[in-house]
Amino acid sequence: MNPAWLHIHDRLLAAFGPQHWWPGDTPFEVMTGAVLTQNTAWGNVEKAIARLKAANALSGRALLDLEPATLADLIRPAGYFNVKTRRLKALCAYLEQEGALDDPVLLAQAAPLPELRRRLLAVNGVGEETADSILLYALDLQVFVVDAYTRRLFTRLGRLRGDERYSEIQAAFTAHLPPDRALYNEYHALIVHLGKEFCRPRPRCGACPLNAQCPVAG
DNA sequence: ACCCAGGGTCATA
DNA sequence: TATGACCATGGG
Repeated sequence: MNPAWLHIHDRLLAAFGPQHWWPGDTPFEVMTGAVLTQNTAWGNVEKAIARLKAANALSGRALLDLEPATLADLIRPAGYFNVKTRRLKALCAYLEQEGALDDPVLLAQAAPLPELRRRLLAVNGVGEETADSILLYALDLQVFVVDAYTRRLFTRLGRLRGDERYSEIQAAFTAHLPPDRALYNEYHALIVHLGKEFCRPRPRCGACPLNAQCPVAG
């Protein structure tokens, strides 16, 4: 356990406050958002989700029943709409296979966590970040989520080289932090919040709360 | 007119 | 294992 990794969380929490993630009303909305936000600005995802809600299509059954072209049109603002149509339907088909289509939280009982993660990764369009986001934010399971902001920030802070695999970065966090689902939830959300504002590919370290400990800022 | 976003798949070497 | 092409809308 390296206290520095927890201290960074504390700094972010002090600066930004609790994030109350995931921004979504139901586990199914969280899962849908996890797919729609792949390499896509969250604002565009919100538009797509609003359209799904307006069409009363934000449920596993409804989404499975939609024609691909209809679904693609509904999620158009989120980009990659043909790809994401296939991915959303694949995820719903998997939920149905596990008997969790009408109540997605039942997925948590389908298998132990490591096996459940493997099954999610076997679904077309579900990679490591998407799987872990579903596990943590839709199913409340203890999994640390790694994304591009996480890698970029901790590389700039000098805590990563930058060329580590996803699994290596995830292992570093779980090794350096106490095992706490609420902490994992808050930490990832805070990293994304910071990342959107300051830790872009082209650094915007104006009023970044981590400037004191970030070499990039100086 | 650029750059970028809370990735993932597939073909190829 | 590790690159590269591809997917597409919308805000800054």
